[in-house]
Amino acid sequence: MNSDHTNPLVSLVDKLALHAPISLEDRIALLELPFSLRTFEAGSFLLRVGDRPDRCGLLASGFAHRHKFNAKGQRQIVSMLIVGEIYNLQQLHLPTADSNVQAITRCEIATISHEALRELTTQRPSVEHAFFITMIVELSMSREWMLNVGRRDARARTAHFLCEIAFRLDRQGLPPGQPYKLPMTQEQLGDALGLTSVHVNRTIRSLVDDGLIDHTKHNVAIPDWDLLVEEAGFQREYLHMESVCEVISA
Amino acid sequence: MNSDHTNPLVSLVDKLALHAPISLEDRIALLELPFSLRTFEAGSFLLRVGDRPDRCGLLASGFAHRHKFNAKGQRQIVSMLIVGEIYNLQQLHLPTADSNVQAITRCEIATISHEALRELTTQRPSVEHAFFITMIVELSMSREWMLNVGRRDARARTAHFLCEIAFRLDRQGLPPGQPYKLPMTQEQLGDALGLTSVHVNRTIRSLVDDGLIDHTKHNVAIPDWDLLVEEAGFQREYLHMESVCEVISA
DNA sequence: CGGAATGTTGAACCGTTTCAAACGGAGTGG
DNA sequence: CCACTCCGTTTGAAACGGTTCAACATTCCG
Repeated sequence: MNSDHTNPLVSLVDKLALHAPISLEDRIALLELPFSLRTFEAGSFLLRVGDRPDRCGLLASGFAHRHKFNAKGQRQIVSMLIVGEIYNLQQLHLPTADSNVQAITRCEIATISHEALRELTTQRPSVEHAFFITMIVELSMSREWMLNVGRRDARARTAHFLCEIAFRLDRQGLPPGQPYKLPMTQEQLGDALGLTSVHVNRTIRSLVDDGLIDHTKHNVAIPDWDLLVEEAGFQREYLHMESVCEVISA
Repeated sequence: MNSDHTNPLVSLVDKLALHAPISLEDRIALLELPFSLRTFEAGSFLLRVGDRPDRCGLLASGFAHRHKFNAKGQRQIVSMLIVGEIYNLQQLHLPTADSNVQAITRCEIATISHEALRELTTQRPSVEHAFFITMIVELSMSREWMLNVGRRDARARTAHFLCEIAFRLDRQGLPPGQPYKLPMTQEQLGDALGLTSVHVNRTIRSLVDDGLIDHTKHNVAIPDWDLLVEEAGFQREYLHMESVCEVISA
């Protein structure tokens, strides 16, 4: 399903269909969008503060993150980007980017011209609607992220992050808790969690020691999903996955 | 301009026009939306996690905040709501609310039925577009909030919060830095900043002692705007106010 | 006026940071 | 194949920022 030769727009459609009703015609129209593929090396910037791109970028493979810097040059990662996600939809509407997007691993990006997207969304309000909902879900995830950074201690914070990623990755009907690859350095984890890399190290170690996770070589395994969820205080509702079922059953 | 007898929809239109092009017809259509007014006392909830409202709420007067709780019952305020802002637009698209909205002061709320709003946005894509942009700006503010909580020390964090509020309040062309009323307790401030009320107290005190702000009786005055901005590392771009000018000049 | 909520202050405590040093693995060049 | 370097991980010890607890002062509000 994620083979290298698949049209990357398929993953976008899947992602959109997760939250919004997408008709067959919508799907076809989306899949017919013209795009061009480009590869970015790990560490390279997909978008920078102040950029005014004229194309949207769709993550076709790899991991990326969105971040900002404070005045002292310290970084805060504000969201993770996973396959199938568009990372600069908002520049369709507001000219300048307010944050950076950077590749964690090598990333394949399908870029789509704003023009083509505008044409599609004006002709198909349901697609614009779907993009709207995507944005709402992103906002909801941001709120949970704020709670995470502001009001959870290092252990719960780290556990929660790992739960979220696990949950967002396992979307083909697999139960969460499957092992997954998380190609982030401890420094990047620290920047996502508002901690130092040193403390991330100690925290992960303590989670491992307590048997809550396995973590070797950028692989995360979760021996007992419920236990980690408990430690994290993770409540999946903020990801708004359940709305899919409603839409489907409707 | 903010008199008690003004149609509260005027402030909504002003807010929307700040970021998106709103035609005269759009304005008229918006102002003709049927609404009903309701008053909420300070401390009461305008929206709760899990609610499935069938009406949108527009803050016609007062202050409110949006917050979440962690598993231990600690609160994190994730955004501030100011006059003219709609606080549950997203329930138009996703059924259940993911956070609480609570009145800080007594609030007048104009509620508008989802039905009426849906009708308006389907007939007027430019209005839906404007709502979309509102959401994008909110997302941008959330990102800055994450940076604030995650990567700024108590002084800069508090200063930044005060800068943001000052900037968001002074929108009728006044330069920022005008004195303003901020009817929040130190506990609420702490929950917004991810600090304890005790430490908020000490931090505000130190800002006052250093002459960066005046703060008496819930009134905030900023003797030297540039100084506070410097302390906060405040950069206004994330509020996306400058796009107004572009739209206007276009 | 009285009681509750909020603000203020001090002292002890603790979670996280800082600094520093050592270790391991991957990649490179000789 | 080894030596070397670079980068990320691991660990320890000390320092610091923010929390906790507790007591008291002040303001708000009925």
